[in-house]
Amino acid sequence: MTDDKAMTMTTTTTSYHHGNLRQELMALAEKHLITGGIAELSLRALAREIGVSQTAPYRHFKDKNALLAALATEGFRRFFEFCLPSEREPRADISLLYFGLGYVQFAKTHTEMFHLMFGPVLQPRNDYPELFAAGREAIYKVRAGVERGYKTGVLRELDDVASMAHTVWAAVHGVATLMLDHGDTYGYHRDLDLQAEKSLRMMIAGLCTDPSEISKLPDVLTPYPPENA
Amino acid sequence: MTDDKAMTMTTTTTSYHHGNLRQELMALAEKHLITGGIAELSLRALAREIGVSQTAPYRHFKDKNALLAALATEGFRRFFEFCLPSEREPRADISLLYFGLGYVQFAKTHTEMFHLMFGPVLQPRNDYPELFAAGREAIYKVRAGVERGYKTGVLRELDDVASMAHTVWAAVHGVATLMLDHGDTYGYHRDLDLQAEKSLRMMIAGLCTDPSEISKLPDVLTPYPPENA
DNA sequence: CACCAGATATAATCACTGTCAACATCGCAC
DNA sequence: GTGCGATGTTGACAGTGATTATATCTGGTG
Repeated sequence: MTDDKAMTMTTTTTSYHHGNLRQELMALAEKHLITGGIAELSLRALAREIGVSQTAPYRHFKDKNALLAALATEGFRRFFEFCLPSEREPRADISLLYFGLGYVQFAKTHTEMFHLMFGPVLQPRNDYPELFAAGREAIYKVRAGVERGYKTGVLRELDDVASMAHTVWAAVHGVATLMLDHGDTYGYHRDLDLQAEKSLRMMIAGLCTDPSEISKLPDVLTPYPPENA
Repeated sequence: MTDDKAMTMTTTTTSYHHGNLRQELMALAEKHLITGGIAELSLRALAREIGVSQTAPYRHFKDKNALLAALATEGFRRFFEFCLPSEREPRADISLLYFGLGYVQFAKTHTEMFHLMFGPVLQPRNDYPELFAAGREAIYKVRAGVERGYKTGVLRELDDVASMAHTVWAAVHGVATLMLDHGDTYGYHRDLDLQAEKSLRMMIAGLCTDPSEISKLPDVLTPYPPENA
């Protein structure tokens, strides 16, 4: 263990100082988040599994919530990447629909992360500036989409951009959270994915100047863009 | 302490058997829920405060979640009472709007209870049959409203009743949860109550055959009915 | 009236958790 | 080289949910 210090390898050196603990904590925490949910995520368990003392994490995170906040912030980064392609769609109304589909898809494939990012665990947001900023970035993205819709005349100008953006976000957010938190209330008799898509279409079409544009799309939509660039 | 046994009084008798522990637990739990949130609710603290041993609650609730589930079920009862008046509105479209307003108002005034009822804490719902039933009852109420809207021709028949009901619920639920969980993302610069109302109006109007009916209503709506019967 | 079964509460304990204060070790800049 | 700041450790405190075995009370039965 002479000079393998700054190398970003996953092999754990047995030196006193771990050297890469923060990142390893985050990585393992996400793994635990996925498998066991927020509730079952324990700092001590992480430390134990990594092989450091139970208080070592506190050198890198003020407390448990700070770790969760860092995790959620990273989650937003991926979320944006996930939903970004929808912005490439030329029509602003359809772009918003694809954004919604991405949003729902993200919620479904990253359930626990979604709860962490959008749920009431980390509150007030002001306590976590980076997380707060990430949330605001999400708003701005929707606003940009709405603005584009106004300028191109495909969205009905029912209110100012900010209000309309809030409405769009609420619609999308409602579909996603309802699917996660009340999916089993429907008893799995319905195809929730399809239902989510239908609900998104109905609501967004209701805000468009020409709703028929949205019904023109195929019945089951794939993420945008389909595959290639 | 001879014969004050079955009386439903709040005075705590110092007998070995408390006699009314279950109800007192629920009542105190709700108080703690309101003040400290779900996370800070502890069975031991409840027992301590009531003056019984820390394992006494387990005679009445299998575990902590069972208590929370009972609490949430009771919450649904109140929720229905809270939103029921909206059903008296003659026009089905406006009735749905008022339902949404009640929903949001309930979320705002019973924040923690709302999180418990609609959030991801108690899952899967199948584990709590009464809670599950309460959730389904909520669906049925929305469906009834949509059906009425179809029959009276005020709602656009964009899809079958069940799908449309899901869409309406998603819209309303989105507005409510966004307000609770992301209210401070907006930095309190906006009047969230007014914004919620606007969003509800936009979305529900978009599902109506005659959206103008909803814009006819005054700008700031009071719960339905205003006061008298 | 005696008595027992079942409901209810207790005591003692286990296995966890987050967090803090005091101490140990390491590496880098001076 | 040395010392200081960053990093990791030890040990402990206070709190939690939950289980097991035990104690106490109550109401109905003979």
